[in-house]
Amino acid sequence: MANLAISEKIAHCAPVDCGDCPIRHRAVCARCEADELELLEQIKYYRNFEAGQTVIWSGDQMDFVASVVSGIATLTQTMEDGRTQMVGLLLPSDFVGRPGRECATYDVVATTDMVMCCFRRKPFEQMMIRTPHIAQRLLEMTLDELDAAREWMLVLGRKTAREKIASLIAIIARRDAALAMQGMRGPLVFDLPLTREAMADYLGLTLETVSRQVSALKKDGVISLEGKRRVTIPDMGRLLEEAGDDSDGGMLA
Amino acid sequence: MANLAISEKIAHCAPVDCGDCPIRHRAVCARCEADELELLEQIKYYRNFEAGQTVIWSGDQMDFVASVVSGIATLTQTMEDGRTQMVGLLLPSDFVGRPGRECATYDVVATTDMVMCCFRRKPFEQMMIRTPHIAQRLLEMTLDELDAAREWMLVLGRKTAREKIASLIAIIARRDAALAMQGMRGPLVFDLPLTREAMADYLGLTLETVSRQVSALKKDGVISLEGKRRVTIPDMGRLLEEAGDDSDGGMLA
DNA sequence: TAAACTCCTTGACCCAGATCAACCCTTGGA
DNA sequence: TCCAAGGGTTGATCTGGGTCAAGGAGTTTA
Repeated sequence: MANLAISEKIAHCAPVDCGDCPIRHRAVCARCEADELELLEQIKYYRNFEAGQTVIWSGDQMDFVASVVSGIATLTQTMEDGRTQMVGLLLPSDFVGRPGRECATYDVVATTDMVMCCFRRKPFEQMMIRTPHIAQRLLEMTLDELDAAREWMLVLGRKTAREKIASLIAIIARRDAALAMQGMRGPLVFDLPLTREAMADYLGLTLETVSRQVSALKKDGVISLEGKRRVTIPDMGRLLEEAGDDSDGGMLA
Repeated sequence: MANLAISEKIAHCAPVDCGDCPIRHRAVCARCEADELELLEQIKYYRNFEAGQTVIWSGDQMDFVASVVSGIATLTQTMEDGRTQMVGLLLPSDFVGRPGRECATYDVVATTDMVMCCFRRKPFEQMMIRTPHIAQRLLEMTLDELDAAREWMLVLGRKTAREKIASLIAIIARRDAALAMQGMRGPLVFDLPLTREAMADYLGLTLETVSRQVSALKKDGVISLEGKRRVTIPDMGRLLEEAGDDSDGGMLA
């Protein structure tokens, strides 16, 4: 019985074989050939984190880089006086850390239980030089993140509180839909992986404003809520309108 | 005489030899060896733009990528209703365009006269595959830009108008100082390359607020102005305090 | 079974920054 | 020499979202 529990735990920690990995085709290793994967397999190790746990403190020595295998984490910047701004959301397949950099620049906090696939930094950097497939994929992912960051600058700089909330919900919904690949039609249903406070940190708002605007969107029928976290979106087009990015009628990226 | 004028113009357009290029050691080509540079030289061409000219319209077909050789441009996103947010400032050595992407995602507008070193996209993409030095450098530059974008998210999301202005001036000053490598001591002097409106677009403010806060910083002796554009910073540490990023006492990145 | 948390909601009030509007200064045609 | 246009300043007023404060609802500790 104890053994079973332990083996379950290990199974949870370590997909063991990269071939079975749920993020195999989206993470930094996506482009790797079988032989390259084998090399990576030799230097990888898994780490588990619990919801609420801080994975990395800004300023800390970073002796590893990693991919998020499952769960969600946030990337946060803090000012001396305590003001904070979330600058990224880390989802399965996202990459953490920067090759060539010694110290972490942001706090990384797990918002759900999380599994990360880690590589010691030095060996990984060595491998990057020899394995262009890794660097290629990392460039692609970094360019995507840069686009996302710039998109978010528009949200932070120019959108109203209501538009901000709608934008955040739309982004989470879209990504969720892309992952689950659930049927294109019908209302989307998913759980918000963030507390109201985390949403506020992401949007540059206070948690009170977040709460009010979520209530308002619910009252206006743009979303509906089951409990505090479970969201249903009856009409994605409507939500996108509220977010201020009309254009495409709800395409799933 | 006419010939002279033309040759001057050409000289301005084209450093001709990459060895003489002012951005040789900072642009995408920074890591290239002599032979790689020769290949790049064969596919490069120069383009001039005047202050105010739009270099690229968002949504346009992009059949080239480029490095900024001299001058300054802005990267801007626009919403349907006309709200705009600047998402990047393009300075000498910065890279424009994304390998593998057909269409521009942002408007690029020259704010000063500008020279760009362009490469047709397809040949450049081919070269990237064969020349890891280019991809390596591009990855590095993209990671830097991502950091800058995230830094800016903090500015947009959490700083007050006064802090925003101070942050912008500090960034421009720092970069200017790094370029000019002028003596570390003594007050910094430089020209703001942006109109009040452009500053507002960058900071997510209105131009009136920008004007007021610039005046306030001047009145408080944080900066002094000669005309509308020429700025003197008597004490960089003080400026950084006003920007809300105390920490380092005015280090020039 | 309550006490102590954490997370969330709602109300009352206030203020930083937006909006609207008038005006200044410089530059460059005609 | 004037006038038109682009950039900048400044004042008066309004308002979205922040701040402060009270309380609800669910969940863990004891």
